[in-house]
Amino acid sequence: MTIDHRAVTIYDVARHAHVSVATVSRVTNGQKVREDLAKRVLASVAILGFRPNRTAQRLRLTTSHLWALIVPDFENSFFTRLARGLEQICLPRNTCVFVGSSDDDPQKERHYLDVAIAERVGGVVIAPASDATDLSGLTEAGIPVVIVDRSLPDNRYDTVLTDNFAGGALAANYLTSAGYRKTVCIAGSPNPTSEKRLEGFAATVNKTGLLDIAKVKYGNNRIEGGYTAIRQLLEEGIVFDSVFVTNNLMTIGVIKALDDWAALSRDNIGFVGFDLNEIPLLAGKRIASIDQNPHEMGRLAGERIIFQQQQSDAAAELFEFAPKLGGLSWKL
Amino acid sequence: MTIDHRAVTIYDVARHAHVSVATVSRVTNGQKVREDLAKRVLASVAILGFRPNRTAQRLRLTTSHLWALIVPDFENSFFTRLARGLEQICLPRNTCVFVGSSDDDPQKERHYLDVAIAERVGGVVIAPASDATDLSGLTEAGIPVVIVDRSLPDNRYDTVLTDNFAGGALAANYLTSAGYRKTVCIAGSPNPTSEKRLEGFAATVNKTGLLDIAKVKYGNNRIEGGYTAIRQLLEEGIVFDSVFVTNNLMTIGVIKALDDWAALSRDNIGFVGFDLNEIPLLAGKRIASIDQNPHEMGRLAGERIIFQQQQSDAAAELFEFAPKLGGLSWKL
DNA sequence: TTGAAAGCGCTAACAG
DNA sequence: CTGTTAGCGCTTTCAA
Repeated sequence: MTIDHRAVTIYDVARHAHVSVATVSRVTNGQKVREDLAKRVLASVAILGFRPNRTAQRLRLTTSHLWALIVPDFENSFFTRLARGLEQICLPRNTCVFVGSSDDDPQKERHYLDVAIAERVGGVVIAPASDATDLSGLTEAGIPVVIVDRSLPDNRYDTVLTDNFAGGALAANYLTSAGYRKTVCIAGSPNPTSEKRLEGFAATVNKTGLLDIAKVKYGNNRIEGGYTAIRQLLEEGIVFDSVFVTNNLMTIGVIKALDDWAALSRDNIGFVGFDLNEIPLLAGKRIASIDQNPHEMGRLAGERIIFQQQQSDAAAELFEFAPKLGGLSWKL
Repeated sequence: MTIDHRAVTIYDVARHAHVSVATVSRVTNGQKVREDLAKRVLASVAILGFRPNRTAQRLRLTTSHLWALIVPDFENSFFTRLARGLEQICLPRNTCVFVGSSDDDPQKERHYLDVAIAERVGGVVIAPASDATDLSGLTEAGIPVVIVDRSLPDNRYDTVLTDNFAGGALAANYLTSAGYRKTVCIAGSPNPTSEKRLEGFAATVNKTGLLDIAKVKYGNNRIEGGYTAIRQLLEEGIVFDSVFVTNNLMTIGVIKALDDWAALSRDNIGFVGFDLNEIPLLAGKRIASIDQNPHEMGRLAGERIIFQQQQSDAAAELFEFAPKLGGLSWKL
């Protein structure tokens, strides 16, 4: 048994309603059409179950209702939250977004970028995997781009960031005023965002002179990254009373590792990480969090895509949000 | 300044390589073409930076490299993990997937389904928001469908599930053998998956006769759902020594609520929920988890989409995974 | 083998 | 205001 799956087209509707395809197109696009004709068209649309084929629309038009979101890790709650913010912009506009997880792998990221270009998406929101991420192909194809979470060296694109330097400073001030004196830092595999956080932290530490940075270690921004990094420090016999971690998942790893390390009680260690408020049950413990607002960042990114669609020669702008200190409720 | 963003087309390549567009098409699609012509085409492709326009391809072909994943909550780690499994199938096939979060709202789900049809996607993987979810539009459009996580009343579609009844039974056995005697259940807003888990739990409880179900309460499958549900039970003065929750995020809410409820120590309560292994730092505490394998489920769903693409009249199959008891490591 | 040309479904000139 | 028609970029018969 073979079923003919050919979908209802604008021609079917035109024939059924005894009008031209142009009229059908006008009606479905909300343009002015004589009352009775519009009625007939609408009726036929309903009867036949016509849905405009977006593929055909996209081929014809310059704008697309499909966007791309490319992030380092779409299992990270920071990015899923950001996706929510983006959705808020997309939903009422009837657009959908395909999401790619680069896993901080430039090649995988390149793949998704190529797909985005091949799909002629209407816009790309991306948290670049590295400084070397090349977005020129998008620009050449006239595709709006917004960078989120991590900036790129040349500020040629709209960028939505948190003030990461300030975030690092916030973290240092927290540890200092909470009475900690010797800290270790776990940073993400080199990327501008992690660097800035580290810089802000170090600058503040230097200024007050009360806190000592025993060591800095790098990890892969995922749970295991934090786990192995702190594990190595412990095995090296480094002594510390607090930990500063530049990302959320690595903080989990750090805490796990300390729970596993019999020689030390986690209760005596101070933790400060980023975006832990998105991690259920973690916020509200003896852990401080430097919180961004990923939902708002996603929203803004979406708005900038729209803006660029309407004004393709707009100058790139940088939007920087202020981070907040949170998650301190438990017996300090 | 206005830039001409017209992308390189197959015609540009044809002209540049002094061949016909058909030849270019054949080369880029790996068909047999005379050696020297192929060389010329490939060179031109590289020089001009030609990338086939997928929109045009899709309009012409019947198959699409864009799929849809529609889930109740794309911030839930169970579904992001499932998305990973799906990605494993899509990546090597050069296909991408747009994801929609229905938020258990039939209308929002309908919207994403309509978008999927309008986009003429190559396949839809969906965890239905309710029994009333209508997938017939997809079938009519000849779009392969795979249902995951929750089944639909009529078994007309490929379905990838965990044996939820067995999962509930596992949970009951755990609580019983851990010595608990009076439990409350927090279930998801009525859906077949939650029901089955509850049924499995109740059936086992009845069989052994050792455990008593004090009350069943329903929540919205998110953190607040669990929080308010257990909160109400506490306020009603229900007494219990353990809690069975049919979903992961609600378990978080339950634990949070108990932490907030001064009159009770969380340490004396036994918890068993689903998929808590995906929740960082939760697994390994005095909490048991009935674990599914969302990654594998996503993979299988993807494979079934491919299968249906190749064999459109294949009979629907049901795939049921066995759940596992996990997360018991901490002082029982 | 290769090329010319039709056509996927839609929108937007253009003509009436 | 409505209809006719070209054409978006691609694949695929069909002829050469």
